[in-house]
Amino acid sequence: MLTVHEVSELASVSVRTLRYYDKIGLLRPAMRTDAGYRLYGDEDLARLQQILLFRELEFPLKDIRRIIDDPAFDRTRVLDQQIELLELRREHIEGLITLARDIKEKGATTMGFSAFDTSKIDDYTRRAKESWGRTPEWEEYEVKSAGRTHADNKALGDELLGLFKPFGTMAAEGMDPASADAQAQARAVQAFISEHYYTCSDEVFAQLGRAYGSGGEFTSNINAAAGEGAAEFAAHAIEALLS
Amino acid sequence: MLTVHEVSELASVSVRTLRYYDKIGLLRPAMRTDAGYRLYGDEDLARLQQILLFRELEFPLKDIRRIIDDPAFDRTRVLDQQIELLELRREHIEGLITLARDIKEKGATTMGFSAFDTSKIDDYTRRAKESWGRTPEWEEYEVKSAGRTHADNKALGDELLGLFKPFGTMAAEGMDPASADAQAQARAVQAFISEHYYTCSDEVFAQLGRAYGSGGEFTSNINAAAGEGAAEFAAHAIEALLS
DNA sequence: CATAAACCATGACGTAACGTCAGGGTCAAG
DNA sequence: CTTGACCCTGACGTTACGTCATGGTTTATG
Repeated sequence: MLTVHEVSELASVSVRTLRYYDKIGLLRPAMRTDAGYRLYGDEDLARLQQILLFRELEFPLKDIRRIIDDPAFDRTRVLDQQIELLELRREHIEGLITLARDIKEKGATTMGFSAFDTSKIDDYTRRAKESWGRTPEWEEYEVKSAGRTHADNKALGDELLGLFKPFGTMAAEGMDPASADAQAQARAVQAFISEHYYTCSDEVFAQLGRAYGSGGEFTSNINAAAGEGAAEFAAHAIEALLS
Repeated sequence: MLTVHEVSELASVSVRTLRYYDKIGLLRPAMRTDAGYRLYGDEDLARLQQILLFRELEFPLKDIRRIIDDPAFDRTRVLDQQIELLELRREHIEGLITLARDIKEKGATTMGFSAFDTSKIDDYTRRAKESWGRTPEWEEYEVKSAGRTHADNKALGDELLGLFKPFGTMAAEGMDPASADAQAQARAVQAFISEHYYTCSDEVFAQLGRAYGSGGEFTSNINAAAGEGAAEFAAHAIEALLS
């Protein structure tokens, strides 16, 4: 069990970065002390290694999370593609070195911009991401959201958030999350997601429910729109519904 | 003469990036058409090449500007150090590749974090920047600003901006930038800079004056604090003073 | 010659991945 | 029991652009 500072030194990342990764749910420490100090275990370090490899390849943190949290995450295959990408990057650097040498000897040349072209790397990156993103839910989401505008998406999101308001009032009134009303509302949410986003099976919904109550982005968004405690209440209702 | 789009395609940078580089004064196109369209010449392309090389090395744009606008800019020496840095980067990537291979074969290892250590690169980068920044003005600035707090610097900046207010009123009243009052005020600014920042020779001051009137950051900051037209008026006054 | 398609401009707002205080607990050592 | 080295959570700042919104310009085409 290592503290933030220790991990920071070991892995050459800033303490702020570790706190940030915790906040966005990319790397949560295995446990906390009574005082709230973060303590990282071996698993966390392994995960951090994966994260840093992706970061070197300039993957956005959101994508990194999606990839390594994917249930279909295949470590060896991902590593193979990471190696491939690293090799492409090495070639890119080598191109830049020869360019710099050329400029030094022959002066700047108008034709010497091809070394800055990253389309090969970008292509491979895109294909790799696609190959990792091909889960059925993702496919479906792509299809359903294909024809939507920015405004459509916002309206849909607002509508979904609206479905949480009853949870907010129920929470304020101290109702039971296992009550029929709460259960019905939970089913409504599940149906809405299935209709507009992707087929929301009980299993997927259960996982989603846990995310609602976990104190992350979901929690704060929902509570901002539907009142304090709405997200946690919803999480409990969903748990009760599916167990 | 190439348009933004053409340069964008040639050099694999976005049009937005070119507009941004123009705005911050990093890469201003050689000319504009009557309609205001940017037109880039050969010099601009050579400069862009330099910029992109630095960008690959993750230099902040401000530093890039400082380096290539430095009167003591030595192209060959800079290229040598860029090549050195690129080679360090290649080694770094190679370290990551062997790490990824190791993980693939033997699983994640706690000791496998040294590949993420960039201190060698950082050290070399720091030394290179120092070697480029060692102009007399810079040294002096370092010394004079050594003991200042954040608040001190803000106060000083405000005071300097205050010296531009007379220019603002003069501009509003349609006065002549070559008048004695304007000249005196310009000398006051020069003296203030010499005292609190760095010895502001006539030559340096002339260059600074041009920057005031060039429509960049200087211009907008001054005009915001001292009234519309103050910066341009100051630029003319300085020009008149020194010619 | 008009009109659509493709390009250009500025301005304003948004974003990612942190850096950097500010304000305040914790804990081992002397 | 205090001091210095850590830790915490906000909250605001920064860099290097992406992304509209809104509107002028140029050129290929019917």
